[in-house]
Amino acid sequence: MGRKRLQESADGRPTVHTVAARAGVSIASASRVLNGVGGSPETIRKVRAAAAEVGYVPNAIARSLQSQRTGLVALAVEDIGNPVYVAMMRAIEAVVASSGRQLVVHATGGRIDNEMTLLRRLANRYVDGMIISPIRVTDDHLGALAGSPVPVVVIGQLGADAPVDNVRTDSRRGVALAVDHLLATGRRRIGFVNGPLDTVPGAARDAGFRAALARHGIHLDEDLVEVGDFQYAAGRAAALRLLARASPDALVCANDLIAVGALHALLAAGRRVPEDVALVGMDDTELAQMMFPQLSSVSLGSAERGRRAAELLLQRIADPTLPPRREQVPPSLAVRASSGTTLPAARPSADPLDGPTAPTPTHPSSEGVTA
Amino acid sequence: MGRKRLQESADGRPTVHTVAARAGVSIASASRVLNGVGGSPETIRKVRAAAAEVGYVPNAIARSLQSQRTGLVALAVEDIGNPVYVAMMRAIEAVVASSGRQLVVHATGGRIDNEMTLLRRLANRYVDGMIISPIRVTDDHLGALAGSPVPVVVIGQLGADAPVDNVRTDSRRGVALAVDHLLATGRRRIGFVNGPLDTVPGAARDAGFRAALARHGIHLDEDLVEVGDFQYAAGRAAALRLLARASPDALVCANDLIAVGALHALLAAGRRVPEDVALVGMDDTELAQMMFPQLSSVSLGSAERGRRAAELLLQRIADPTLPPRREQVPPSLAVRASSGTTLPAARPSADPLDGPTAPTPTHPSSEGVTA
DNA sequence: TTGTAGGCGTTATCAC
DNA sequence: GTGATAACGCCTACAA
Repeated sequence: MGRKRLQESADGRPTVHTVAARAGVSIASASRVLNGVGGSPETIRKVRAAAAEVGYVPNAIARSLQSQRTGLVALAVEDIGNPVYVAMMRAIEAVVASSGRQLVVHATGGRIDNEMTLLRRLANRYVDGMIISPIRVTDDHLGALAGSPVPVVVIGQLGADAPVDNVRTDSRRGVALAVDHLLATGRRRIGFVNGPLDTVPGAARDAGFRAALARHGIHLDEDLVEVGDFQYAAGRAAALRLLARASPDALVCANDLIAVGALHALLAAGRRVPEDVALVGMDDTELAQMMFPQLSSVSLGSAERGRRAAELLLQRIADPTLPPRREQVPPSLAVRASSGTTLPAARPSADPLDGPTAPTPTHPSSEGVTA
Repeated sequence: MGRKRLQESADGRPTVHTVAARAGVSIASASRVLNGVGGSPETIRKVRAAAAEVGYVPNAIARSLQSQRTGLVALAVEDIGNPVYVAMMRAIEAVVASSGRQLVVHATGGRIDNEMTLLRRLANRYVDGMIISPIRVTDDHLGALAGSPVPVVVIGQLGADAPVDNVRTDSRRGVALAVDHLLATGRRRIGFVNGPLDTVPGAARDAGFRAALARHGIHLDEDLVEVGDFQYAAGRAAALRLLARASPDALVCANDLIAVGALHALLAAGRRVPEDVALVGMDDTELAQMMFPQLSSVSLGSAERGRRAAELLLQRIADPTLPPRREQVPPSLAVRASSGTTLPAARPSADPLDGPTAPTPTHPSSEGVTA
């Protein structure tokens, strides 16, 4: 049953009751003053004084129970070590914080069961909403997303008719940008180091690569294609395998982590970049510009996608009856030193090798593995 | 006053009342069964069935109000883009998750006011505890830390008598390891690229550098010392400034981000690494091994510090009366290609310069900017 | 303006 | 084992 109502909380800290008693008013009055609604000048003075004296701080949990909102927003991504997600996270954080909320970050490791667990946990209302960027999507996913009791926004490709707020890019076109650029600068044997084909981005990029070559009437030598996962080590290993059996004059990598791994493999193998092999990554993360030579990379607008996803989420939290929306962020290519040379005859004149040329990305930051 | 108690929550979702009514038992019985304590076989069956039928999921907030704990733990670091914090975060996450809790990550930007705000917000009980890794410490800080209403563990150097759980390393000794190594391999003009001197790690590393040289009786040419902040761009710029006015044969950098920036500057300036200039970073993050050449780096045990901090925090949450504890994680040096050559006459015989020599770090992963 | 009295959804205590 | 019922700390109709 519990003791009769005391004036302080279980752990001895002041509550509205403490303040009210000290100020000699009812808890209702105290609460009103504390929330800045109503109260006579005298009451306000007394309550404020009392609150200050006892060091009153409202209990967020009790407030949440009453208001039915926690002020927390969740973000679920595969790998917080991937700079592309750091960029996304920062953009989301900025929007979320401006609404007075906080971000809870989850790393799923790309595992569907982890994501399903998170989705299920949403039902207990520990957050007001969630942004999730799955790299694999199943029917279970779609079911859980559509039936979620709290607002969810998905960053990444989703079935065309999924009734879920969704922000995507077109990574197929992104790969095409890279291929077109390399062909335009004289490369002919373009290799591709991809992530797993059973992931949404992996499949899309594979399709994009093949379509781009086909569009140019170029036959694809399968020896020039390698698959690993979206990590540095896998990219390095995959590039080594590829180099062992083929002689590419350019490499497109499915994300920057892979590209950095490939760069390491190339340099360790004594290949010059870009003279011998040009290199283009994807996501245009901070990492790309840290390398030497700096990496050309396809921006998939990860920061922008994060920003928009956060905005969609906040809107839906404010009005859950909104119809599902879908937004698309176009890819763009940042050309840097790793591919900044035209093969046959280099023309360094009007085309400084350092710094982006082509459609300069709006943000100097990073981009996504998604889509 | 509000409507009489209904059977479902405000937003139409099932509550214990819904389940109880459906099962034809009291909410007390329903709650008991739901929590797996007590209940006759028949009652258990009915309640479980009812819960399943209506899709009951307990409300985390209500539960928190009752239990006085949120199941959330906060981590406040300067910059989530720094791989050292990613490593720390992962280690902390693992421990925290194993206790059934979740991690809320805050980026403070190293700004004291942000940290103070977080510390103050702790009073409203939105998390059960917090791990903070401040790079600047003020008296206000210490006051807030000591007087915190919820458990706090600090990663990083703190005044010797601060009554706060604390996990630290010895970055002074860490710098000494780097300097000793470089001197042992024949380097004589060792430069130092540091972070801000008004930060705890910045000050400690500066002192460590000077002390190490002094110990070897070497006069420090101030032209060989540069300061920026703990970021890539600053490191690159600082290294460029340093190169413009001095000719180091080795560079020690206060963290890996700076070291990567310095590497870029060196290579862009046409210096060979390690032949012309050896390079050693600090924190031993993933980044160090991604570079070409791979970077030697002083491990400050960031993952280990994170793990220990999390354990201390969980212990204190379980028993707030524990006396303040202090733990120390020793630094170690991982020697890699960027410093793996003895200058005057290479002697690969009994002292293999490639691959980690010194105390090999247990984890292949990353480490900290702190201390 | 002010105070009274629920109620947010849960758990726990206490009698039966 | 079970069922009322009182909290957890806060907010807010409603009545005064």
